[in-house]
Amino acid sequence: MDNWDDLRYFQAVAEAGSLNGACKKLGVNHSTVFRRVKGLEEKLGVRLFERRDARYILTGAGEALLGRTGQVASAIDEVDRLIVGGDQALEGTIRITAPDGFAYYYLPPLIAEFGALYPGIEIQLLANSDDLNLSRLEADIALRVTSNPPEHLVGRKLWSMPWNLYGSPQFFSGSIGRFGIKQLASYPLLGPERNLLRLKPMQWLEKHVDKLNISARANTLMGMAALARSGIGLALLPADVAEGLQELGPTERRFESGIWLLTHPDLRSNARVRTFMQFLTERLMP
Amino acid sequence: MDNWDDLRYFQAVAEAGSLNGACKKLGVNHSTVFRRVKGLEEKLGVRLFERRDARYILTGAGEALLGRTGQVASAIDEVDRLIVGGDQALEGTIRITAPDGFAYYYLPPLIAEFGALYPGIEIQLLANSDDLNLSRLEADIALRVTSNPPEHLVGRKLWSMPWNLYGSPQFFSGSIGRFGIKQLASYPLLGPERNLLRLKPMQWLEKHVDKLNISARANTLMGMAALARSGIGLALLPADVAEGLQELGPTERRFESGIWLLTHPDLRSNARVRTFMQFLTERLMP
DNA sequence: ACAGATGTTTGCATTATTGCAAATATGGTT
DNA sequence: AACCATATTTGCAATAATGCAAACATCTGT
Repeated sequence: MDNWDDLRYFQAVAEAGSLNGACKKLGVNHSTVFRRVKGLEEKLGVRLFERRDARYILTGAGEALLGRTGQVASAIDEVDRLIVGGDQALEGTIRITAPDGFAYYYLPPLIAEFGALYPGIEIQLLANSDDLNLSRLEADIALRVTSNPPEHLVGRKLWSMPWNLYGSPQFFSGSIGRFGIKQLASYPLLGPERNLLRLKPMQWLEKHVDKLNISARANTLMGMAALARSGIGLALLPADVAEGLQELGPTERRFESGIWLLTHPDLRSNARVRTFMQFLTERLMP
Repeated sequence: MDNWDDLRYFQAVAEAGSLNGACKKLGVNHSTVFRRVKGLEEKLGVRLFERRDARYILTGAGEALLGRTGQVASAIDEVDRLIVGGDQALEGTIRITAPDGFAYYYLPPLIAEFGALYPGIEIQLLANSDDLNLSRLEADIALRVTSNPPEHLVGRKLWSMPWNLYGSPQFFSGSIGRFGIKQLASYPLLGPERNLLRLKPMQWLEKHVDKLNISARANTLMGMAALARSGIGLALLPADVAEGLQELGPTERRFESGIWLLTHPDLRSNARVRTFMQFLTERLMP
């Protein structure tokens, strides 16, 4: 897309249903809209509108495109709202990103509760599988599992998440004692892949365990948990993704990750964000 | 925002960290980028960059803006991907929208499971409280609770969701028999508000129950469920939001809502969407 | 100190976009 | 039929955006 503004014209026409309506809404001339839309269709090589009965009617491709431009438009609305000022109204959108485990097990009931308290606020829950995309905050609030949060974000540590070895209940139905490295080596294990290798507990695992014992690998913690649930082997996991799994006693070395609730410095003055962060802190702090 | 394309320039500079890098990436002239960014800052009335050490460094406001433009950019990436063609790769984003109850209780485990199967696909879960924003599909897939789905969408009915009267377990710990309208009238009730009034079961409730019996109201089903959980009264709810509540026997008139899994006709050829819809259908069909 | 890279600013020529007007077509309404 | 609203298309003038060049400032690294 070489010119984002074309989409603005497209959307105006799609919503107005006619060139005339669109050009009034946009405050520009008749022919400008015509030429823009025509140009966009040529650039994309797709017909976006059916010209029937002196009306602009979306084609199928147009419908699909409108869905996406709707996303663009609402993102830009948020830009406007952000810029205008403090944004003190308790209405609008909050985007929160969290690792899979939190996104799927811990947060939903809290979001539901918050939604009942503040019906005007729409929460978007973005589940992160890679867990490490810290360069840019594409959400307003981030729940992160890390030992050292990035400096340009502000927030607080809520608690620590312990890591343990987990397996399916069927997998290990006998006497469960204390596990050392040697005992560990006698069971099939699940290993990390790709970006999971960056996590310290995983590095420890790679270092101390014979690779021949690894029976399967996954590139997300949820994936490893799923493998473990299916009974393939034992997995070293943080407690939040271990739903439905049985803990098999602590390893000699005990791992913990810090749970941080983070946001941009500038969003601390935003009423929605402040309210929601406070709410989450109250509910999640031990 | 009078020109969406300004954000493209802003983002290029922010990512490149310098004018020079940005102008190369954009394929335009030095001064053009300079004038655009300057113009944007003037239009917004906010400094977006600190010019220090011959580098463009984001200010706080710039950081916040970058978060939002990141959303815009990824939405536009999806536009590009959509246009290119069939979009047969099992990588990218799927946006699914569902009523609160489904979004918070039913879908998360399924999404987690799907995510383990297809790590390249990122699922965005958009919870809808209003339930009736059907005019445009701002998601790729919609799980809707309705008796008559809109004609321009395609999909299938998965099953029926029964409505019942619910209360907190503490609220009613005695002999629970069959409820008729007369018995109903002797208990405090929770009522609908605003757009909830459009739902048929709610209209029935409003019609047959004395308004003086309504002890509280909410404008979302999750809100009503939350009120009920707190013991304020009985609520007429679909089963999916009644987590933690006790069913108090069917009403004389039994209500059911159809659960539909819907998408745009054009997205049926999209491999991601097709795969995910098939997965959901298999898991959710009775 | 020096070279090299980048940012800032300006003037001007070139190009692209837009506004305007006009002519034509289409379809619906009265 | 007459009228109205809208779309389509074109030519031209006005305006805006861009490319180019140049000059100067600032910082980096050697």
